Amino acid sequence: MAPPTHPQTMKERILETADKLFYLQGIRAIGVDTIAAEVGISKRTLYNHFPSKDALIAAYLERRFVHARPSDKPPAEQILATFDSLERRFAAKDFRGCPFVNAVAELGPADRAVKKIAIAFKESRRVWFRDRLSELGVAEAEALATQLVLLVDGSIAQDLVRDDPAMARAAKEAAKVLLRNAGVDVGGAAAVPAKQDKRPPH
Amino acid sequence: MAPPTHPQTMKERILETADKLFYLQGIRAIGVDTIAAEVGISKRTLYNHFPSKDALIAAYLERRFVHARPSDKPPAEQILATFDSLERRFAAKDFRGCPFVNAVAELGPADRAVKKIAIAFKESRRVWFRDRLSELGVAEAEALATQLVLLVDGSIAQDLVRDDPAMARAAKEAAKVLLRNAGVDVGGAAAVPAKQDKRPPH
DNA sequence: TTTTGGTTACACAGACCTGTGTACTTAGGC
DNA sequence: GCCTAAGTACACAGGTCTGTGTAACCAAAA
Repeated sequence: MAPPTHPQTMKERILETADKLFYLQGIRAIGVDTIAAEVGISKRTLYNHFPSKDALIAAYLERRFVHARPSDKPPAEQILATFDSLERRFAAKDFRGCPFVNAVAELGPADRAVKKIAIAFKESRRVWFRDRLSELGVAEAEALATQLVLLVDGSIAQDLVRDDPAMARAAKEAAKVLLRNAGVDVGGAAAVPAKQDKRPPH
Repeated sequence: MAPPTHPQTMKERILETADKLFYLQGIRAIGVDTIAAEVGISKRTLYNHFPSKDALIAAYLERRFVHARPSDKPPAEQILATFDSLERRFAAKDFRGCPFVNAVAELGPADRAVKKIAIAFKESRRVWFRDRLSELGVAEAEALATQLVLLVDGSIAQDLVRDDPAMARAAKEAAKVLLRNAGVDVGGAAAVPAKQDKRPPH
């Protein structure tokens, strides 16, 4: 039973293949037969591990929902590094947008399960930004976190249609301006000198 | 021959229905039978006006590609008004993201025709921003236009999954900061007073 | 050796899809 | 009244999809 040729579990092998095909070609474009064939198993086996294609789709999205690892770098650096990593992913030829946004776009508004996990993912990223900003002592961390998230998703959408990694750099530059405006030192030019953010004792 | 009950041409009636169904429920989710039934015509008639579903999809996207009307309002106002109109569209219950991004996400990277028109649309919007910024005398109009486009697409993507019109307001606030940073007067707080932008004679 | 659990091969039901073929109707232009 | 153009009704070919049913197989455990 222990598969000598494959160290991973069967479920994981299926998911790995489903991930590749769903993400690169689209959920609706890929049938379960295609996935089973690519894994090298029978369709029956696939259905023994996942009760339906919907369940497989859900598992695919859950698996894509990887939480950010904690880092000991300065928060401002972490925030900006997000955009660098984005640019690297854009440059890779196997990047095809945000799997959650794509799933919602493909499956339509009726699919509540998919929408739910997509919302959870987007919110988790916004919260991550917010927490880094709070560490930096930014007053309006909530609002700024939302704005940063817009830049991330905007560059992803733009790269999806234009295949232009420069979108990530543009987003980073915009993020720097927003951070500077909130009083965060992001290197390069000096930070905006308060005016209303560093709040003089009133 | 002149249809007394319908002032529009048959082609336009088909396109109108296709637009509604494709946009709200997805291109892959809607079959030509559904469209014909909704228009109240036979499938044969539909195929007499469009040679294939692909042609209908192309026509649908072309029809969505509406160019911005010229306006005599100040450019800065025009730019910010973009985000107000976005917020209004988010609030409407029949908003479901950007049809071009959705089409690329749904149809996959292989569909060159769809991707081509999506790219053209995105570029046309970037150019529109750039031209307004040039009118304002902004030096780095190209770069700033790209950043504004990121905010637009980011808020659209976010609203698609979260159904939150506040995303448009967040984008507008971020846009104001970026514009102010570029020396554009957008009302409210004073523009960033130089320090590194108005470059003191060095 | 026998049992057992996961797997395979393969057929198939039932649904839906795109696109075509065909014969019939309808209504205006001449 | 007749012709033509457009539309209708409807069947159907040929494909894809999800999901199930069934019998055989194989390897390890008992």
